[in-house]
Amino acid sequence: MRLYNTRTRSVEDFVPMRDGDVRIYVCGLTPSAQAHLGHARSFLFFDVLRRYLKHRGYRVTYVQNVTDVDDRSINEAKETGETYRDVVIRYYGEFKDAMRTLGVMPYDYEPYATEYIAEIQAMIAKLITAGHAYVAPEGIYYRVASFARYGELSNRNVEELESGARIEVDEQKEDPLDFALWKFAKPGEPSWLFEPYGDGRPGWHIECSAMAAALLDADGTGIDIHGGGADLIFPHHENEIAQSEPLMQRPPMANFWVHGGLLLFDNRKMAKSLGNFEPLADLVARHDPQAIRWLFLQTGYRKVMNFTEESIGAAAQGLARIKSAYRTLSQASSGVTPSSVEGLDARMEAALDDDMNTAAALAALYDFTARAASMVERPSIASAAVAHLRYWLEVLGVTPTGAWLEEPATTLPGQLVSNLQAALDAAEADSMRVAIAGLPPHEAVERILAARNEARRGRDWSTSDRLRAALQRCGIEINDGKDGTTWSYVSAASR
RNA sequence: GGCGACGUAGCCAAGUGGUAAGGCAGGGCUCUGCAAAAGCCCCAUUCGGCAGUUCGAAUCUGCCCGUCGCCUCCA
Repeated sequence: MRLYNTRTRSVEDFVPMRDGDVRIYVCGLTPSAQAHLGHARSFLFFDVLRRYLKHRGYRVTYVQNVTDVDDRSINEAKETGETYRDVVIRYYGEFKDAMRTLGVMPYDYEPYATEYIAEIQAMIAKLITAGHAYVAPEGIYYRVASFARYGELSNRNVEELESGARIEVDEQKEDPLDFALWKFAKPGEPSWLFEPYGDGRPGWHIECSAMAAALLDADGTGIDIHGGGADLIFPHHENEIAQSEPLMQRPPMANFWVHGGLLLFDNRKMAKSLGNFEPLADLVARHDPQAIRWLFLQTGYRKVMNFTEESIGAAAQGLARIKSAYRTLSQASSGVTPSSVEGLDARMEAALDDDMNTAAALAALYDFTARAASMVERPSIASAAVAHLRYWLEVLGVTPTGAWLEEPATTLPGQLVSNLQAALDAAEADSMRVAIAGLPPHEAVERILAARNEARRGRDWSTSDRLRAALQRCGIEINDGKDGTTWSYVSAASR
């Protein structure tokens, strides 16, 4: 397959360094605030990448870290009166719940920075010895001038960076570009012993260098893929390279640097500092998680994408078509599974081999399901079709569930009966209001439908339509079919 | 100021030299008491603008316009 490599700024053939094994390190969350959809987009992409690499037959080892001690979580804790650890546990717990709901596979390793203090310190000591770091009054800093290739990943040159007005001048640093590897303890802040330099905590960046090496690159010859959001290219990944590569046997730190495009909201980057986002947990609760995934699959992973509420509705509609075809094919299936279905596998692989072109992959699925109706005639073909469809949906992480085989949602809210009574009031059907009082929601719906069908049999269309309107006001969509009337509940969120 | 991405139908979006995928919305049809759902069909002579290269350009080059990102914390 081919994959875009930020390091070379080109699409290259992806070949694992070790035969059959792919090692991936993705920079995870710094849980200092609620996660948002932008985080989800990034991690959802890497989830699909993992799944596809597995389809391709590789054994994938996936590491996604948690930067659990950092200025941000410490500051948040000061504001809320918690410990930084409380803050991390709370926000990271919410994040993991959302990831699970979105169908992200468990990570092989999920290292916390504070569990790797020893490795971090060992790395800092080596950097000092090698002349890449120095001790200053408030901390230990990385000497950017000591690393000639600084700026290569992000295509920046040091002079331009230094002339930039945005760099804070700090007297204790040799150079404004130098960054903290270790921050000496201040009162009230978490700290760890570090002889002989002084107690303190790690700076941002060093934890990833240390953990990536500890978990995936013990011999210092590099890993296959290092990833994250595009906003991490500079300075985070640039700094990781500067920290890691001077100590390695054989750079580069990562063969492929892979970055996901950022998510915009209102055409501005989704970020806590801009205040323009809805917490991920809320969005996941309000929408079908599979529709959220589908939405991201529609757009190239490297492209900047603008999120709108409408776009997720459109994605849900599209996914509903796939679900419908899946249901149709499943019902027609003979139970035996022939080996292949023309074209689908080849088209999916061609799309995903091409730098994970998920949008083209979805087009292949739509074209394929458009032929479902004609495949229904042949049960064995339908069996193969549904098996292959299911397989590819799983590769994309949109795994068909039992619910796909049922008519749309039948879980009813508890207050439905009183809603119905209010709606019926508007329909001037007093007797019915009394009749459904105290009934469980399902039975209440059935009771009203029975009355409606009686009216229909008597060709009393106005009563029939009034009852239908009352049901619709409460989210009950009905469908008069040849074999009687079916109904489903459409939740307020998706209506 | 430096670096970079993007601009394709009403909306989203694939496509980076060979004559515009796909989705949503919209329209038509089938079904239906009417609807809804579902299925089928239709829906860009044209790719921000202007020049240029080429037998041929959405795709390459130049200039211009617009939007966004990174350069500070950021997925």
